[in-house]
Amino acid sequence: MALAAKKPHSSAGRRASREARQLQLIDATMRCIAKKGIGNTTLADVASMAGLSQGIVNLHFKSKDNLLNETLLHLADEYRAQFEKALAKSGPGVADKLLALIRLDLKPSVCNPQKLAVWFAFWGEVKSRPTYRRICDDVDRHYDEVIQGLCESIIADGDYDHVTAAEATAALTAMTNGLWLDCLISPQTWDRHAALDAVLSYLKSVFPSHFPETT
Amino acid sequence: MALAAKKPHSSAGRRASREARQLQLIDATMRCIAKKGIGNTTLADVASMAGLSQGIVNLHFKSKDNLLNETLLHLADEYRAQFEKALAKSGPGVADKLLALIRLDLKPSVCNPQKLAVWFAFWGEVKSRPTYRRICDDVDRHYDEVIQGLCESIIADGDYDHVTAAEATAALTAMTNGLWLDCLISPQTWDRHAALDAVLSYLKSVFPSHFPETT
DNA sequence: CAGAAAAATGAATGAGTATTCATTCAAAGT
DNA sequence: ACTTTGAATGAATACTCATTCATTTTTCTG
Repeated sequence: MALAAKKPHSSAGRRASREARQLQLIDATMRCIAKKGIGNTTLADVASMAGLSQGIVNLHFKSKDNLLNETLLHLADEYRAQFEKALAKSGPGVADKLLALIRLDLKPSVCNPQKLAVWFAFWGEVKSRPTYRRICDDVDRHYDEVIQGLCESIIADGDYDHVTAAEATAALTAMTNGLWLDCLISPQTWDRHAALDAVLSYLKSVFPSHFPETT
Repeated sequence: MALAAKKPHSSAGRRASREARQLQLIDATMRCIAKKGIGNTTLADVASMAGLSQGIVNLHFKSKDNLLNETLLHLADEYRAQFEKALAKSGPGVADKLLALIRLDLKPSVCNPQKLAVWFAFWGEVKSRPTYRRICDDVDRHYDEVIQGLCESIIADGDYDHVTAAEATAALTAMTNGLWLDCLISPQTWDRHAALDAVLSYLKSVFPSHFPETT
């Protein structure tokens, strides 16, 4: 009976490091939010999703509010990390970098109904929760700064004069966010390639020499 | 004392028609959702926001779930009505119509933090509530059909061959939805004109002869 | 291995909330 | 004026859920 005893609960075993346990709980929280909505997610749901007991969330996070804050923070950090990684791994050109960031936003690891449901759940409460707004605002601001920097380089480089960097940035960030909504609302009919093509149609049109027809 | 007796409660007086009362409650619901988030809105909040008593919501809507469904339905119907009106009142040209619809999406009556908070609140629960998804899907589908029809006409009319109607439609609908997110998250810095310019920069770029520089 | 420390449990608590319903009240009909 | 009608009230009910904490279990340390 003692041989290779299976852990009674989840894969994490009874004793996990504090950090691992918290990640496990945050992950369970996101799954619950996607499944039941943020308003109907209870601490009992989260604990049960994590395969742990009632009081576990308050033990590790002190309160439900705090758990939700940390969950959003984790989501934002995770996105930020993927963002930096995509930039680092992209080709050297400015257009390469811009394309890499847009591809990232449409990648399954970022753009899937489960994860988007969590983002939208928090966005829906931004107006009533200053903490959520601050976190979302930070992510957005950073995103905008980087994209705008890239657009400025591209515009300077290509002598484009029909569009400003601010306009292109607003259009691009809006487009990716809007495509997320489509993916969330109509996951069955949503088409990842068509979404990318839509953004590319914009890029080819405004920055023709950086994004030639033959993509 | 009897002269022009002020109604004890809200502007609607004690006896209002069933429909008026329901509208009043739906309006109160949207205000509560914007103020406290959908998850923290209680029936007592709604009743108090409407200036009525505890049991009033269940009297008129039978349940909280039903109230929320009807609220989303009302929001969708209201949007649809403004959509048709904008189409009807626009100039005769296809480009006029397209522009009118985009202007509508950025108009204060549609695009303000209060109303957007309500839309996002429901979007955040789309994944867990099939009814919400159905309603949002219907709105989106209709929007897409109309926009795509307009884009097809414009493309045929202008002999554009660098973009398909599907791409342009996806880009445009995504853009307006994405601009809404910016307006919700950063209402202080958000700029209505800049948002419109961003969309126009796209239109001028892909459909140059229909949307000339001098707009 | 004994004892201490840390982690986890899960039953109990109590605050909050949706829902019900007996009663009150204003208007319309007779 | 009297009665009827049904909208509206708000106190009472039943239930859910975040939070607490005494107890148990596991790991660590000397």
